[in-house]
Amino acid sequence: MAVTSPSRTQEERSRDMRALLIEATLDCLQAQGFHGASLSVILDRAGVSRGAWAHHFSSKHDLLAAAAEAMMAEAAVAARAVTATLDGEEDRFAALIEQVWQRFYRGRHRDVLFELVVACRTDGELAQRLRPVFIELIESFRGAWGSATPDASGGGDLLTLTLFVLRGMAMQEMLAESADGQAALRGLWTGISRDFLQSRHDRPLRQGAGGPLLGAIT
Amino acid sequence: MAVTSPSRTQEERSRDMRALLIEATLDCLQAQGFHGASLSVILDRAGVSRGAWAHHFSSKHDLLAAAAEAMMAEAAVAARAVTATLDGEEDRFAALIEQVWQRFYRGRHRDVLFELVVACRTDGELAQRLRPVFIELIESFRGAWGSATPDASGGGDLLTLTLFVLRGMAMQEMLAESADGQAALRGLWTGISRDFLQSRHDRPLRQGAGGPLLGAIT
DNA sequence: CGGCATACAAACCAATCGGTCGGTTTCTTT
DNA sequence: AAAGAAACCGACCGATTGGTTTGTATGCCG
Repeated sequence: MAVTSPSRTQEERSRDMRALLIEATLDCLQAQGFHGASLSVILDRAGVSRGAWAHHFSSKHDLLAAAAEAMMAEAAVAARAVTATLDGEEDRFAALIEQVWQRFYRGRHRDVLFELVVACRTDGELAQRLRPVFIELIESFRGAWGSATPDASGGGDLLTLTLFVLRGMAMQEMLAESADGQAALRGLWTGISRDFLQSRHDRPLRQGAGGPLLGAIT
Repeated sequence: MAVTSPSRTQEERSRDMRALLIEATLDCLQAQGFHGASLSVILDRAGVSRGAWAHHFSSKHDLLAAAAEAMMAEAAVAARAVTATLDGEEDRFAALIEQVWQRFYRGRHRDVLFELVVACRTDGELAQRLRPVFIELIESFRGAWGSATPDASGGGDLLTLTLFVLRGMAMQEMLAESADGQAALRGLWTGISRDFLQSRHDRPLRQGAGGPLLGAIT
């Protein structure tokens, strides 16, 4: 018999353990919130010891930040994939909004995202570390939006407004889930924004909306 | 000389102490966030002892809930006062949105509100206790909205959408304050929504927006 | 095979958490 | 004035926090 072949490489073990801890962290953030996601709870859920965590992360803060980065990075990938799914849709505009809603403003991603945003407000260090991934996700949205609304002009602001609406809608659902999941209001918004895009060519808007606009974050 | 007259009545002292603790709690929620607002920090800011807190509140949870209720109740009063300030405004619609933004989606109220909403997600007890005050504030908004958009039909959904936009906008500002405080995008939204209200009489919306709509919360 | 670094476990630690308790001051009541 | 209740203080408590350390098993490499 040959030398005992390692069942799993060290690199594999390391990678898997990190992923396991990160996943448990995200689950805890959803289930218990930021203040309830203590190290003990996270490790208990992951089913590993304190030493495992200490070996792979320098602090609890580090674990949280890594988990946040992982979730956001994965989200950015998914956001870029959305564009492809729009092919064949008769109403690319409505389909895009619906997809973004379903994937990014519901479930664990939404729950954890809100925890993170609120945490970032009082934790400059975390905010600074997460800024790149926030921006990356938004840029991915912008790309998908551009492919769904071919006419170049003015779409940027409308995307920002759309994300505002989805966020406010998500906040609403967090407090009290509605029966239809706010589908009716999303339909209303889709109609309003499309009408606006349509009529925008002909007549100017009553109230000026000039001025520099900064990109939305998440 | 008469018997030593008390400088302050017991009822006064009690009321003031409660208010002092509540105020300190709200300040801490803004400055340190939910997870950072420990009892020690709050009491230190208020400048009172642990015993004072214990005498007036049954638990930390109780203090937090009381502080939240106080802030929301005060906000509801302010929301009802907004209607009056609209008199004399040439553009009541835009003025209302601006007032709501300035008073309820900026500063301490916004910061604490987001902390509370996120906390409520994982704290059913708190959520249940705060639900009435959330609803009360929204109802106050609805009253003001009705007075700014006299034509009865359909305004309700548009108010909800407007609150969604303001929330999403507030979330944006929490992460990264913009130079103009999102004034341009508010202007854009004001124009879009007014156009929609205007054109709503003539032609129907492309995509149906029927179905029962639940009232927005906060 | 053997020396070694990595991966992980579990006991341990000081600090802080929310909460309690005996004691003192301040108002109220008779 | 005296007795009693309410307001308030500050020391104290057990539980839990994030973090460390010591020990062991396992994959890596000469």
